Formats: sequence, C-alpha cells, structure tokens
Amino acid sequence: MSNEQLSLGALEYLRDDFAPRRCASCGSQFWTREEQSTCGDAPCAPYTFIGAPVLKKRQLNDMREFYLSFFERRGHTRVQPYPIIARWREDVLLVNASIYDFQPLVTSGKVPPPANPLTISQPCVRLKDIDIVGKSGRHLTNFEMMAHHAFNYPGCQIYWSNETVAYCDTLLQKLGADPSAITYKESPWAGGGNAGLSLEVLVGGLELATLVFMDMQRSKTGMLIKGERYEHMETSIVDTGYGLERMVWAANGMPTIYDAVMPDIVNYLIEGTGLEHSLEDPHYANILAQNARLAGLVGVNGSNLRGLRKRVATSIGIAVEELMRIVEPIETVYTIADHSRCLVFMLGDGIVPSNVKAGYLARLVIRKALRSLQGLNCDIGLEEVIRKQIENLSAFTLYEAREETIIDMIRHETTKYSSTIAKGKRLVASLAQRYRGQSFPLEELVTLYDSHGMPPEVVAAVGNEIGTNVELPDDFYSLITNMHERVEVREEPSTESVLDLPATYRLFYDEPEHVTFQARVIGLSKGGVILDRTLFYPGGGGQPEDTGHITTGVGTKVRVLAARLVQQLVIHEVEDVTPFVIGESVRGEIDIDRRQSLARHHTATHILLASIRDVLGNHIWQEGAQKGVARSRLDVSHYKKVTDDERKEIERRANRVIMDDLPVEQKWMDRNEAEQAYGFALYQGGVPPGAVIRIVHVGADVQACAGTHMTSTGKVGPLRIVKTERIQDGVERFEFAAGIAAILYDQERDAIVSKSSKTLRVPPEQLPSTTSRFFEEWKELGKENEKLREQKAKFVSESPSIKKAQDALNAGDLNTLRDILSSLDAAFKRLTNVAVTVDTVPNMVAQVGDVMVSTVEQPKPGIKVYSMTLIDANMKELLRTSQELLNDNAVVILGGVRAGKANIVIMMRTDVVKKGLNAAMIVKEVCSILGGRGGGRPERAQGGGPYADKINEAVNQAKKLVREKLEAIGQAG
RNA sequence: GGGCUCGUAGCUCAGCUGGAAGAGCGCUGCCUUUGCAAGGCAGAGGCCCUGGGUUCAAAUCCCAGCGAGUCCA
Repeated sequence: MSNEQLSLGALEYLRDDFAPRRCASCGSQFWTREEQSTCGDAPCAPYTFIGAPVLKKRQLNDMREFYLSFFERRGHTRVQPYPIIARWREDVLLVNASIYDFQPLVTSGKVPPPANPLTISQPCVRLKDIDIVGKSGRHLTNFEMMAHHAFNYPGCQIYWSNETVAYCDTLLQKLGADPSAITYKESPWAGGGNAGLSLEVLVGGLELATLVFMDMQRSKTGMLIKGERYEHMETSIVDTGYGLERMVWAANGMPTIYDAVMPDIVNYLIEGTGLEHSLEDPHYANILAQNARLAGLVGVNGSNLRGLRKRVATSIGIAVEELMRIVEPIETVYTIADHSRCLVFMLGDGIVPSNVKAGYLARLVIRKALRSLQGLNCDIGLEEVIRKQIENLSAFTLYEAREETIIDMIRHETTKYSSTIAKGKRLVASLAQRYRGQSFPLEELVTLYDSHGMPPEVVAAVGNEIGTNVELPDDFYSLITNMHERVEVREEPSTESVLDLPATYRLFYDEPEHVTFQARVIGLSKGGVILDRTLFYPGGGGQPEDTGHITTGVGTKVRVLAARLVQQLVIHEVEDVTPFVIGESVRGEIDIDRRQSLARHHTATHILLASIRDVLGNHIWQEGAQKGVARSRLDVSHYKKVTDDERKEIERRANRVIMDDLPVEQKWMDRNEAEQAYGFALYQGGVPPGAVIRIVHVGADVQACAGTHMTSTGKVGPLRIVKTERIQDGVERFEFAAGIAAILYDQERDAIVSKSSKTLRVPPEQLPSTTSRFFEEWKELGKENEKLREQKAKFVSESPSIKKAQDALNAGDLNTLRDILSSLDAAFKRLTNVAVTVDTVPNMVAQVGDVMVSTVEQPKPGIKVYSMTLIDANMKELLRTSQELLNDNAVVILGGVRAGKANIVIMMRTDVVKKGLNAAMIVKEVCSILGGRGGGRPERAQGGGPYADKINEAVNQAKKLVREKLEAIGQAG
C-alpha cells in the first residue's frame, strides 16, 4: 500500500512544525518537532514519564471532563457512553473501542450518527491480553476510550485529518505536554471491514492516542492492507481513541498504570495483605521500581514475560526466583484491582455470567479474579473489592443503583466456582490414586481442564499434596487452543434479486385491526405477488408472518401462504401466481384469527418482559423471543433459576397489567430522539436499521418494535406462563400462552387432572396426597414381593415334600408319588393355590403348584445333578433358588417360565468346573432350543428364549449334556 | 454457535468388554465404655434422570429428551 497517498491530509498540518523521520530501531515513519532517533514507542524506546510526569497532574474524573469539554467547546456534541455489551452487533460481544458504538449502522451510512461531530468517553473491555494484566504495568482489561468522531458523507464534510491532528496537538499542549516530546507515528490500520491510515500519538514513550482516518472498505480488488484488500469508500470517518487511563498515568508518573488509576483499590489490597511493610523496605522498592520501568518493554505473551523477568533480574543483580518472590504478590494485587473494575463495568451494564457468549467472558474474569485473590492469602472477598470499586466509579451512577444485583451475581458465581473446584479436587484425588507411582497423563490433565474447569496449576497442587507428580507442559494452553481449532464454515448470504419497485406501504401499522384492504398489483415474481400496499405482516421480531388470501379483479380467490419482507417490499407468496395481472386492483384479506393470536402474543411478550423485570430485577434483558399462535416464548438473561413463587408473581403482575387495560401506543420516532428519551432498553428485540424507528409503549414498557400489537392491554386476554426452563446458564426461557390459547392451555391441564383423578377415583384436590401414597405403597409392595420371592426360593429348595416327591420319582414309585402329591402340605397348596397333579408322570415330571418337580441324579459318586422347572419365576428368583440348591448338589439346572418366555440357569460347584464342565457352554447350547441365546461364567450362566413350551426339552437336554460330559471325563480319568 | 464431561442410597462416589445394585460418610437399634473419643454387630434407606430401541438379559450398548457442569469462539 502507499502510505504517502493515505497520509497526505495529515502531512499538511505536520509539515509546518514537524519533520518526517524513520525509526532507527523498527524502521517505521514518524513525525516530531525535534530530532529523535527512535519512534518513541515500546519496545524501541523506554518510558521516560515514570517519576517524571509528562502531563499536568489530573485524576480520572478531571481528565475525562477536561477532554470532553475541550471538544464540546470546539463544536462537538457530548454523547453518553454505550453499554459495554454490544447488543446491537452480531459480530462482537463486547465494546472494544468507541467506534464500535457506531458500527455497522452509522459507519455504513444506514443510520445518521447521534451527533456530528461528537465526543464520547466509552468504557471498553479487551480480554485479549488478560494474562499479562498486572504484570506488564500498562495493560488493562477495561479502559475508557475518549474519542471525537466526525462522519463525512458526500455533500456533508465535517473535517478530516488536518483538524484532527491539530486538535490532538492543542489538547496535549493544554494538558501540559512539551511540544517537542510529542511524536506521531504512522501505521496502517484495519478492522471491522474498514481500513485507513492511523497516527499513533506518543509522549514520553507512552502511546496516549491513536488517530484513525477510516476511508476504505474491504473489497475484492484494491490495495492490500494487513493481508486484506480495501478500496476507498464514499464516507470517511475520523475515528480517534485517547486512552483515559494512560493519560492519567502520564500525568501522574506512577510506576504502573494501576497505581495511577486506582490508587485507593491498590492500597486497600496492599493493606489487606500486609504487603505495605515490604514496600517500605528500600531494597523492595528499588526492585519494584526497576521492574516497572522495564516492564514497559514487554510484549503481550508469556514467553516475553519470562524473558523480561530474566532481563530485569540480571539488571538488578538478583536471582529470577528472588525477583518473582518480590514482584508476584504486588502483581497479583494489580490483577485483582483491574479485574474487579472490569467486572463492575461488565455486570453493571447487564452482562449475566453464563457458559456462553459475553456471559462466559464475565465468568472468566470472575474466576481469574477469585484465583488471584486466593493466591494472595488474605481474607478480603471479591465482593468487598467490587463494592469498593463501585464506590470509586462514582461517575457511573448506574452501577451504584445496581450494586446489590452485581454483588449477588458475584456471590452466586463465587459459590459456583468453589463447588466446581471442590468437585475437581475430588476428581484429581481419585485420579491421583489411580496413577500413583506413575506419571500423570497429559490426557487427563486436558480433560480436567476442558470438561471440569480445573486449571492445571490447581491439579498440580492437589496432585503433589497427595504424592503424585503432575507435570505441566509449558505450552498447555496453546495445546488446548490447537485442540479446539476447527474449520469455520462460512455461510454465503443468499442474495435475492430485488425488483426495482417502490416500497410497499405497510397498512398493518396504520390499521392494526383491519382485516381487508384494496391494493394494486405492482409486480410479480416467481410465486410471489407484490402490491403497492398491504395488511399482510411479513414477519419479524419473532412474530411470524400473516396468511390469508387475495381476490383478483375478476374474482379469483388465491390463498396467501406467507408474506416476506425483501428490502422494502412485502412479497406475498401465493398458491398460484397466474391469475394476477400487473396493474389490476385486488382485495386482500388476512386470516384474522391467526393475526389476532399473534398480535395478542406479541403484546403479551412486552407485558411479560416488564413483569419479569419488576420481579427479578433490572439486569433482565430479552435474549430472544418467538411468537406463535398457540404458544410463545421469551428468553431473558437471569443468573438464577426462576423459582415457582417468582413465576407465579410474574404471572399475576402481567395479568394485572392486562386487566388495567392500558392503551398500547405505537408511533414512529427519530432514532436519536428515541434513544435519548428511552435509552438502550429500547432494543430488547434487536436494533432495527433506519433513521426513524417504531416505538411501542405497553404500560411501563417501551421498545423499538416492528410487530403488530393489540390496541390495549385488555385485549390480550388471560396470560398463562406454561413453563420456565433454563436454556443456558444465565438464560431463562418463559413459555406462555395468551387469550384463547391460554384458555385452551387451562382446559388441557384440567383434562389431564380430571383424567388422572378419575383413574385414581379421588377428587382433584386429593391427587397430590393420593399419588404420593400410591407411590409409597408401590415401593412397599415391590420390596414385599422381593422378600416373598426370596422366601419362596428357600422354601422350594428346602421343602421336605418336594424332596420326598423327588425320591419317589427317582425310584419310579408312581403310587407313592401320587400319595405324596395328593396329601401334600395343605399349606403348600394354599400358598400356590393350584391343584396338585401327577398327569405328567410318564415324562418323569410332576407338577406341584407352580413348581415342576424334576429329578436328582448322581451320575458320578459325590456329584448330584439337580434339575427343576419353576413356573412364574423371574431370573433373579431362579438364580437365588439355584444358589440355595447348590448347597446340596454339584450341578443345578433350573428352568423358568414367565411372561411367555423361558429362562434357564445353570450353576456348578467349583470342583466340577475344575473337572472341565462349563455352565456357560451348556447354557449357550440349550438356549437354541428356546430360540434364544445365553452366556455367563463357567460357574454360573443364564439364558433364555421365547419358546416357553420347550422349557422341559431344554432342561432335559442340559441334563443330558452334563451327564455326557461327566461320563467323558470318567473315561478319560 | 461448537466441543467435551456427568445424572446410581440423605451426601460423596465405585460399578470393567451387558449376566443377582455396591463402598465410605450420615441415619436407626443393640453391644462394649463410669463418661467421652471411638469400636463391634445388626438394620433401614434405590423408578440406577425420563422415554424409546437392540438383546434371552440393560445401571451398563444405541437414539431422543430433561437436568447439571465445563472449555472455546
């Protein structure tokens, strides 16, 4: 690129007093009044202002006021700062610079700036360098960017580079800067799709401001700047950024920016930790001062930090460890001072800690702050530091008003974090047990961090306590980053060819209660009809589009399936486009029930949001909303789970607003006026483009909203919150129904209740007690059943009657068997409630109640094989019974029939298994008879299949296999 | 928006490549002791998150849902 071309404007001013020079160290071009060999920026030049302020002494509030009024006096309008959470942007989460306030709508020219030119002091959060905050002496996660902006459009030039540099020079001199110490360093700038030349403004080795002249936009061709191509654009924007904190620092000459900006907090923490005694030691003081001076040279990553430590240690003449021991506690103090201030801005502006998006960033900062505090070993809580910060940030009255919510969120997060760490420690402990004597695998370290939020440093500490050596690789975090790397799939925005037609006039705003309208067909597209005016709402703001029909001039009625807004045109998607003729007059009619229901839900959404804010607090922000005909939902930011009581209270309040039947006012307003009057709370549903926006008042709620509404709250009808759920940490979803939909919901509920109470034969009000009684009884019965089956197992295995019957059966003495069975224990018969039969005796089986008596054989001395089939026995019962029987027998084969399926269990004594028998093998084989499969261990196996009637066959087969196997062993032995 | 982890007794968690639900702490009762700390014995306490599926058989495998946690953008 050509810097010369870009810098022409700036040169005119600079040419008078200044001369262009080239840095002997980095080679960049810069301008100064007097000869200077380096560009004056880190790392080419050291700080010279520490201990020797280069600006007149001023504190934060003074400095801000001086700046803003300086520009006010020069024709700029003062604009209030924007919230730190960039809700008006899709592409970023936090405000990083003052220009973010005006991107993309103002910078692209779609919306006029709130004033032109303007001046602002915009709080910003940048977390990119968070790891070096506190250590570098100059990095902050949050700062105020003071700025003046001028937006130059074709035909409306405000000012450009000459004036900007002149302002800067004057301002700095008025602040007390030595003119010869001011350096302007040229540097190409690019960001957010735009680019231009920038001048970095340096005094005393410190960059105090950047003046950006943004006049290019990204393009396919054009000049290459920082790897992207840009071309000139019609608008050109003066984008300046003056670091308030840095200017205060330069004006005070303290060792670090933290000392300059937050002396009270730093002192408070130092006193709380007892560090002040060390600071009084001249040896300490010297080391700290040296460290601070050299710290200015540090870059922004960890490896530079280690290098710096070494360098500082060498130059002071002490060991690195010694340096760290002295420097680290104070650095931790700085870190806490910085993070706590950052949190006031984040939480105060409505960020709710969460596991996603900006909320996650807030949580990240909270956790880093908590960890730092812990490292300090003092009993100051984060809450107290935050309270102190709020007190200090008196210029921001909003935060004071929200103090209790901020503190509550901090408290909540503190509890959460300590339980995460506690849980993680237990995990580490059990892992350390597992890897005792071995090295702790890196893989586990990664999982602990990634899935359980355990910082590896904490893992190492816990591991070492237990006696497991945990090694941290130096590049742990970059390892994690690499793991998370993935291919971004970018969606190409679908471009619809837009017809060159005048904007559709939107009747639905003027006539929210009308159903039919007359219009003229002005255009046709594939499947779509375009009218000059329409009642069809094209969807938007979470409200679905209208449906209905259009009747053509000759009387053909065509169904409208949907309506869409493309640019300023409403396209009616119709079932058939052929009957339409351009120019003809048609009659449209919307489906009024659908529209009414949607509008009702839309108005209800506003009412509900206001009620939620009333009950839960001012931090509530709409995170999303979707209206429907039967149900709608509203997602809001909230850091706790909504309780039942809160939900009920919200519902009552909303219905009270409805019953008050307040008018719903809808009007178009100048965007900047509306913002002035109502603030950013307007943009709950997103930020609409355009200089004029639609403002909807529903009771106390005011929002920018493009949807259709009822004309008064009373028309919403009953509102029911159907359910609340937490869709993310920090985001609560309210599902609700309004009007007829609410009635239908109630009726559905009633139906569920009455059906249940009919089944249980109790009045609805007794349902809770009855169901819990039933549940208890059901549990009791389950336990009782279990106990009885256990007893039955014992009974079956020990019953003398069964034993006698078995003996008779084995002896083939059918008469005796019949006698035994017929005279069998009356008790047994009662228990089983089944007549005793001997009909199956020819098959060597007798059924006694639900026990089928089978045989006991002794194919080998000392090896008794018991087999039996039980009716209505589950697997557990079979296992239990055979376990009992195994006391007297070497092999037990039990069949069972239950629920139309057959089961088989085989158990063997270990000595039999040692002989080579395997229960699992036999089970596997015989289960094919049952049409199933089975398996298990050699001593105990089970299986089954669907052919219940083949159970005896399977048992007999098992018996046969056991016998054969035993015989085979006998021959071998 | 994406990735990962976890839902088992009141609590903290085991439960492997599917095959009879476990431990520690806590709770109840008894024993030991002058008492306490503690110990011994016995016991209660489980919709193994829910719903499907696979299987002879699911806490275990697969799918969906609900709930919790965590890392990244």
